[in-house]
Amino acid sequence: MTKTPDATRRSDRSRRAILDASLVLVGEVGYNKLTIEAIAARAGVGKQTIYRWWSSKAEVLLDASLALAGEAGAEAGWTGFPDTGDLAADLKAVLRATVDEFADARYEAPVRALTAAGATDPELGARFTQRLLEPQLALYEARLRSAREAGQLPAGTDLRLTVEMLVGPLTYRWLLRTAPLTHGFADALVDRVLAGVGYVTAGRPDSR
Amino acid sequence: MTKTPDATRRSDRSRRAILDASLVLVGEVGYNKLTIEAIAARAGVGKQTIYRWWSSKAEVLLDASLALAGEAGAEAGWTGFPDTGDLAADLKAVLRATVDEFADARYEAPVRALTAAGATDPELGARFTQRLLEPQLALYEARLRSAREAGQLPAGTDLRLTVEMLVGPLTYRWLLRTAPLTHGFADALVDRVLAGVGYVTAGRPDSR
Amino acid sequence: MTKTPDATRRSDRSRRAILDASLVLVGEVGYNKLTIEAIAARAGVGKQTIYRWWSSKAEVLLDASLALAGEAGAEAGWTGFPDTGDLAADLKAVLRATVDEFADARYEAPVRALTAAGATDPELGARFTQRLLEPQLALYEARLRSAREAGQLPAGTDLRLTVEMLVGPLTYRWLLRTAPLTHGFADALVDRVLAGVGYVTAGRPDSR
Amino acid sequence: MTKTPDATRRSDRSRRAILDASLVLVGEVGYNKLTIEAIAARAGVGKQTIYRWWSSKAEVLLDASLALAGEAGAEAGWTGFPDTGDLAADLKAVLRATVDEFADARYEAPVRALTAAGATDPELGARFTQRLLEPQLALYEARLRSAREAGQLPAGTDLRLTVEMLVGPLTYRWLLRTAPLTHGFADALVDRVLAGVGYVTAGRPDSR
DNA sequence: GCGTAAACGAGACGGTACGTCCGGTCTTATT
DNA sequence: AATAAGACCGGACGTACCGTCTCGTTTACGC
Repeated sequence: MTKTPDATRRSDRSRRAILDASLVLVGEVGYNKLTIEAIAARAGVGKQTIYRWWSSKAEVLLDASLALAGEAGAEAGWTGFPDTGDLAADLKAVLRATVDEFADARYEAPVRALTAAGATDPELGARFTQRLLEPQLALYEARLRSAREAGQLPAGTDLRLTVEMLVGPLTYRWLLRTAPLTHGFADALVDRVLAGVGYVTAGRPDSR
Repeated sequence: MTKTPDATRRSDRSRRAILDASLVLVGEVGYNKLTIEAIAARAGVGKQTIYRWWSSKAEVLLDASLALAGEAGAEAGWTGFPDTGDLAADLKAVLRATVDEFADARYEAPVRALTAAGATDPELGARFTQRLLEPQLALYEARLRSAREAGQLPAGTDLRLTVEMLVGPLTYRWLLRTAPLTHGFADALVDRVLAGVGYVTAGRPDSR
Repeated sequence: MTKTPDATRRSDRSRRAILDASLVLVGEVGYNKLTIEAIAARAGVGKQTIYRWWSSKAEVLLDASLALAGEAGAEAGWTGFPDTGDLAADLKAVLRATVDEFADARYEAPVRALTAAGATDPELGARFTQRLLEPQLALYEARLRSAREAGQLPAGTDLRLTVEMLVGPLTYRWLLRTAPLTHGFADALVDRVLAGVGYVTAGRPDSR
Repeated sequence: MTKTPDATRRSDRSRRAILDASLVLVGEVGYNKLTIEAIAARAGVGKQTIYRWWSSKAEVLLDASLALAGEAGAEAGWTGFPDTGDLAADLKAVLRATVDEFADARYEAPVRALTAAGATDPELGARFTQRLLEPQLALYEARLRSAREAGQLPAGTDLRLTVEMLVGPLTYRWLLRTAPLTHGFADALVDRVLAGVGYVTAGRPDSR
């Protein structure tokens, strides 16, 4: 029987300090050289306090990233996926923002680290996907569904496939650094994907 | 001054033993628990023999994967990217083969490990991309170029973008395990991408 | 200012449970592996309740041993050092009893632990000596004084030295395990010590 | 199967550094606060190098004390137990020297620590007794045997008992600090013990 | 007999050291 | 000169306890 700690007694001060320290450190030294000892030292916390609530540095970083994403969304006044009626424009806006986010060192290090660690550790990967990735993919899917219901996409469009055609190449370039990530790349990608999927602009047939 | 060892005196027996051991072990215990000590012990080799010729376990695994890819290509009678004239069919064949490869445990472990490690370590990532990834992407690009020259693709088609639209979503699903990798997924992907890019079947206009 | 707890409100139930638990545990795992946490757990007591009343596990054990010695004396109907008029017989009886006590596992573990801890920690040693040891030595000394006053020992006999000549070798064997502790050893020791000190049997000159 | 290290490859430099550091540290902070980590740090050595060759800090200290005893004996020009023919004088000389040794801080700390640790840990105690203590007791016993053969002690004298009557009270006072250790104490002890054992001065009857 | 302050059980916390594992370097003897 | 073997220094691992510090919950006095 593993004794489970009492979450109601948890020190929020320590929790925040740990998450903050892990984000700072992963940026400073990188994921591979990130150690629990260093996090504990930087956070002014005993190691056991980390081990009590997380099972590995990856889990710490996952929570830290979630908190970061939450804060970031809030401070950016993020109110959900844009829906101006112009699907192409909306997707481009979001993908451009994603490109920018990927270029922001604050997000870069932890998210890249988690993606890599999740690729290697299936269990962690599942948690990463479920908690950080899927919620975002769901937003794309919802926007596409709305477009499909508005008749801008063929009724039979595979929404999931479409989402991954948008997100996949972007992530691929970012993760593997095969080529520079630019707004132009995002725009071109959206155009090609929508063309491939049979996108029809707002009520009028595609006259392009 | 770092003394560079004399490569002509290198023990090929040890080299092979190390590469083999690293592949076996990465399959058995995973990349994170793979240690140089264990590789040396399994290969019946001194640790220094590994450090003399490689700088990290990732480099060992990269060489091992290259050797593996070479052997595999040879034994499969791989003679280059297929070019039957039917671009869609050729791409589907290759992507289906890639799906199968990703499902093969022998390749799975080392390639996944290298991809993850490369994502985290830019220098390693560059070597990984250059030596293992780019050569494959170049084959795709060549096949697309041949189609473009045959008039099956518009003259202005961005070949690189097209390649990444094919490979990106596939890799994305594999790496992040967001959904099962199937032949059907490969086929649908090829269809959408070619549609988006303005593919015209063998000289005749697209009558779809 | 260290706030001193109110002894009148002390829970006797907890106090006994702690002392009992410490004796049980020191017998089970030995002094070195005895921990305050384990005592608290075994006693069903908060750690703070131990720290409130004692400053270290040694102090707990010292109190526990004192309580044990008190109970043991009471239940053995111990009414003080025997004085039959025959000094040699009285000393042999007491030393034999001490040999038996040293062989009793109940006393063995805590007393040995305290002796060792006291040897290493002067402050604890002083308390141990004063509270547990000296009272016993005083009994020996009193008995010898009574013999000296009865003319059985020369007037100038150094009582303290004599006591330590009796108790020293016994403790030495017990503590260092250089040889087995037997009743015969106790008897021979008493005979040699009394001979060395010029013991005269009951008023008559020594006719040995 | 515990892999046993190859003693022929052992670094003597590290070995000495560890023993020296342990002696210095036990003097500085005492046995209870002596840690393997501190020894390693002070000796400029990896912890593993200590664990490779010793199983505990007590074992390190035992080896250190043996080395110290060896050096000390050598530098003091110690050529064995004195045998001037006058047993009482010889014993007094040795016991006085022991009193001085017990007062010397260099020996005090490690030997006291080992005695205490050995009292608590039977296995360690056996090694301590066998390697450090017994050899010294054997010297006493040999000197007494020589006296017995010279007719200065009764034929039936229990040599072992006699040795422990000499060493026991001395050790008792030192370890438990019941009274100050002085040369006078040593002299008186020798006198009483020899009297009790029937010592006869060199050919002449005891006319004291 | 009721309110309140202290002792209490529980256990989270910042720390220290444990004993182990492995990284990367160095040494020795072998091939 | 490269190798198998493995000792070495260093440092992070995850665990066990330390002694302190809240938390509610009894408990027993003083009003």
